Amino acid sequence: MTLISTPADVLLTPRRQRTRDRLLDAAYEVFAEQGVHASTVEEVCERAGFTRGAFYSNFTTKEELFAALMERQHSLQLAALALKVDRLRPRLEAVTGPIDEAGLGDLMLDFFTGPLDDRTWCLIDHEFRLMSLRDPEVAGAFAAHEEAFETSLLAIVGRALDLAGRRFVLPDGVAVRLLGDLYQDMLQRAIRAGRSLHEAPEARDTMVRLVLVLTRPVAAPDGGPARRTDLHPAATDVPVRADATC
Amino acid sequence: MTLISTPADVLLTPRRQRTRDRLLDAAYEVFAEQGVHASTVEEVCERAGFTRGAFYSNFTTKEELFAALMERQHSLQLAALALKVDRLRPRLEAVTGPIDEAGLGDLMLDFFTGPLDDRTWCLIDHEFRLMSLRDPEVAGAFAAHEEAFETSLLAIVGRALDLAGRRFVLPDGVAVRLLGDLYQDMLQRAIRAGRSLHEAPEARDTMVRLVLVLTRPVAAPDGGPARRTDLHPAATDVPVRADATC
DNA sequence: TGTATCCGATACATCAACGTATTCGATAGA
DNA sequence: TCTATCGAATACGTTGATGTATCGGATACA
Repeated sequence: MTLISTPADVLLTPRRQRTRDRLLDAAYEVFAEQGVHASTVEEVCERAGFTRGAFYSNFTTKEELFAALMERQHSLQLAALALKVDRLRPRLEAVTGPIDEAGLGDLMLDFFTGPLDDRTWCLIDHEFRLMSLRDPEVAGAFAAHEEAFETSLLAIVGRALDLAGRRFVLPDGVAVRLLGDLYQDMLQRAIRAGRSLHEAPEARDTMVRLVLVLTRPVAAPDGGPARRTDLHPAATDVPVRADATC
Repeated sequence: MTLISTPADVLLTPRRQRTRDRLLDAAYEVFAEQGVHASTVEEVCERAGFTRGAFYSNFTTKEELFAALMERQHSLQLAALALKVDRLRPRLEAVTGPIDEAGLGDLMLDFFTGPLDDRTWCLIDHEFRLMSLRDPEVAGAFAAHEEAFETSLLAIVGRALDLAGRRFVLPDGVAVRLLGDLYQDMLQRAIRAGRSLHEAPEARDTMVRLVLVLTRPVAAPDGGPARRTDLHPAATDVPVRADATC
């Protein structure tokens, strides 16, 4: 499978761009519902409101469509994560109270939650992972995105932990992976059970407990007890630590 | 998809049983290589040394073949795990020295390692998980096996930990899941990198570190230090860290 | 308003996998 | 040894997805 992208989505007439986008939207749904292999070009086109003619004048194969789709979704995911960081920064920097564990759990779940519907994304991502186990080229694309995502994630998780006065007791990469693995695990269980992960309050608790187990309080520079920060503005006034973890 | 098994593999003439087995063996390979959907009944038969006629007189659909395959593999997996328990019991009960961390890591990796080739099994299992996210019936079969496996695993891991004088700091089910998730994660990375997980020494170390983080020493009943057991009879007497967790 | 170009629709030829109906051969039992 | 039955092979019809070659209409520009 070729996962090399078309040079850019630029240089396309608006009409063409719109057609491509609608095909990608449809592919996102159809691929998630039926799996890439079981999906047919015809059904994607139908869903998008086109015939196969439109498809073949925009893509050459179903695999190329899938590659374009993954690139788009990965970009969206990274953009969404960056947006979270921006939105979170003032909140993180403003608060000074003790850490609120429920808030930390929500935060962690939020970090791993994608910009789109969880279930749909999980299905597509799972299939992408599967392909990456068979095809070295896909493995490369997978690893590239995984690394980009992990880097971004590490930055924001690190900042949150820092403000919470905690530090990972395992290498950062390993710890973040474990959190991600737990998220995936819980998400898949929820999907199998036909529920949404965010309806399950125990998911947040489990996430918090893992965060606590994977971290330890950072000793304050003056030798006193570690400072604690609240992620919820309504807390007490114990000050925030200033140094960065990770 | 129907995952209800044929009542039993009993009541089959030896000839029939043999062709079924050969078809299942072939399916195991072909499905892993190409994915279930991309695989064709013809190719499975070819690989097994039969024509499609043999297939259709033993199975009705490719899905039924897959269901039978998963049942067989799950049985093998559970049997292999039980065998490990039996093999390990005398070793676990005989030793009294301090726990050897490297041995613990090997043990944990061994627990999660299936009876067959890691890579092949990982591919099949991954696809089975994917199906379980779409089809409630598959989800049921998946959950059933997962529960059986987790129960067996918990028993043996619990015993090993007990002899090591340690106890999970999270609910057992969650802790075992985390270990499994980490194993899966590392295995998939190894496959993508084209290596075997067991060539990677850091995998063992990472596993040990997670075990240590997820557990704490159990205080001995008499108030003395926790009982320490060595899983390697020939190991040294270097004591174990007692303060691994948060 | 006329015309050229772009892009999606249509129609068709091809192919691969499927499932069934039937045949053929081997094996077991009389 | 003969025969009946079981199980795999063979052959054929059907279906559905694919890709291409061509057509038609909308849009932009003179």
